[in-house]
Amino acid sequence: VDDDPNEGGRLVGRIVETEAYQEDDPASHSFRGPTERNAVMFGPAGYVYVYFTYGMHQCMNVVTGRAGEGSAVLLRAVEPIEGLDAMAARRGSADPRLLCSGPARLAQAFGIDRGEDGIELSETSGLWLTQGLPVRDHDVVVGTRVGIRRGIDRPWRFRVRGSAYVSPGKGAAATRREATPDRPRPR
DNA sequence: TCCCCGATTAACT
DNA sequence: GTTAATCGGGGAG
Repeated sequence: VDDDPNEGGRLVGRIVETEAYQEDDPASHSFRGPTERNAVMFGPAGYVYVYFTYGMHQCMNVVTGRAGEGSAVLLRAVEPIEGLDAMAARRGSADPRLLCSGPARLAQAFGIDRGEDGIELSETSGLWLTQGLPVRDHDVVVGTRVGIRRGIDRPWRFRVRGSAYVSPGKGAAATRREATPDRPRPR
């Protein structure tokens, strides 16, 4: 990363919320076929698709399908594990819950922008995934996606039950509430 | 070329 | 709960 307040140190986070997008999906950037922007989505799995939106935000996806397929997983929230100071410097906030709890937030915290679009996930590239703490199926909360206007019915949003680091979109409060089932549900 | 709007966030009331 | 910020993508003409 060019601008590196961590001076070469590692940034580590645990993915706690994702959304899936595929070609046959009106909400997906790949829905209308390949373009210059979404080209990476149509490449092989294991690469990073970064897009720019709302005139100011970057969001990071992991390409998942075969070459030519146009599918990816949006990283919506991460629990910061290592390099919190560097993340805070980029984010302009010290609250750990505000560092990576949202797709644009985590991209900013990790210093990821369109410059990282198309890189491969590997230790060589400096950006990679490893297996982390196991999450039981029971602790994966499945819901509908947020922030989109089409294809809203598809239950393709996945988050870790009870995590305090999920994004503030619809259902975030509910996810946190799942951690404390004692409290009665407000109506 | 024009024009609308978005896989969002933060700062408001 | 509402809305400004801010600009590139891509469909329409």
